[in-house]
Amino acid sequence: MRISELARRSGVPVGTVKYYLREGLLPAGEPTAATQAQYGEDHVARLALIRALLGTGGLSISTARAVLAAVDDPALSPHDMIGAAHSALPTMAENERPDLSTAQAHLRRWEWQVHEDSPAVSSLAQGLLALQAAGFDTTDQMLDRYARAAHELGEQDVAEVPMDSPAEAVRYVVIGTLLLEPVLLALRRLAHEDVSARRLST
Amino acid sequence: MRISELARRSGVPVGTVKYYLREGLLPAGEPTAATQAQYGEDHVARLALIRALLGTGGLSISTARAVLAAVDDPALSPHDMIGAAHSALPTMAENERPDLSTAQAHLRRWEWQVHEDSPAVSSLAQGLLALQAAGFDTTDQMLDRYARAAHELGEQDVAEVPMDSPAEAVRYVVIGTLLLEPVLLALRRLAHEDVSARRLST
DNA sequence: CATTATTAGACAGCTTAACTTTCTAACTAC
DNA sequence: GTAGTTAGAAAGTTAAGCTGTCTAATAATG
Repeated sequence: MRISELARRSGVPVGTVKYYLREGLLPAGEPTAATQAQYGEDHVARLALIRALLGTGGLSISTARAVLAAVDDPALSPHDMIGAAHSALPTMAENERPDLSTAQAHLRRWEWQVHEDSPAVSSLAQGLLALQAAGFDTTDQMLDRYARAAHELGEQDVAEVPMDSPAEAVRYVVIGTLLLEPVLLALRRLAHEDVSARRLST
Repeated sequence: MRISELARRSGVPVGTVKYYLREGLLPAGEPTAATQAQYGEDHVARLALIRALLGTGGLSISTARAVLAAVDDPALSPHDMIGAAHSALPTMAENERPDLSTAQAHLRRWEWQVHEDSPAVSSLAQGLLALQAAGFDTTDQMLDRYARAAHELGEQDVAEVPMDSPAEAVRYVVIGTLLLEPVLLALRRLAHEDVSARRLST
């Protein structure tokens, strides 16, 4: 199909499709002449993924480019894949250098085997710092609850990664990690509502 | 203190402090003359909260204004407070009107008592839609896991809300809901890392 | 074959958000 | 009295994510 049909099928304006091509998010079509190219079903699917990452996933263009590059990359070992996927994932601005010691102390307490300089450690540190700055006291007990819940989810998540195809595994990890996040947050808010409603009615 | 000291103490540039005053995020100081005003410790604390909401919380100025208005509001019943806090919380763009039926079916399955038109239902629906659009099949079993984890967290969260002071309760709910979200996501990613590392080493 | 529509690629322009700078008239501190 | 500070308003800045315009080439149609 040509670009106008691709745009129609995907619901993305032609100008925006061209923009994604320029930005390297969408692979170029098969050129048939100097001013013509053919696009396929994979382009339609890729556009849906791009919109999901940019919209629901909340990624910037440059982060999405990195994530998609990881998805496209035929990766190495399963563990390396998860690492590569995670390091392509968005985190906070790098110029921020929060104090990692508190976060690392918690991780040691839980005996989690993670790299000390993993980007998620910085995210955790920054999150804890923001809570503190906002005057919200976090007890170890509360963080332990969150860590336990997160670890249970993570265990099942990893168990469900399809290990047969490396490419499929990376795709699963990247999309599952990123796009399940808004779902988890929405569920937590709905759970708050439910618990609060039950307390009121009893 | 005067504005330059407030700026120094909070680490926020004077121009930005003025901007937050203009935008109604920071209450005005006590005016001592036509071109002079006094600020106090509460202004320093408020600035820290504003930066946490805008930075780590990822809120826009206008959403932060709504959230802070909820924090300032001496609210009603505990349940209403949680509702008010949640409706002030950021969600997706309102112009999007995703199909809520799938999300509502899940909520009925879990027998959660939530408003059908709660903003979090739209977020959930949109999240599920994004997963589907990205070609990630979500099983009921997987969503049940996430729902159970979210509900356990939510139960404990609500139990810890200080019910003595309404103002303090709203503040706790708003900040706790918003600023624990990045912490939860960071923990989930670290759990992925840990689980993956353990699988590799055994 | 002639006419009309479409396209790739380059580039400039637009819109919004979050600041940041500049300005003026008033103050304050020494 | 003189140098520095401030409130408030308004204009300017920067970055992200598109969106519109243009040109030469190609395709579709009668």
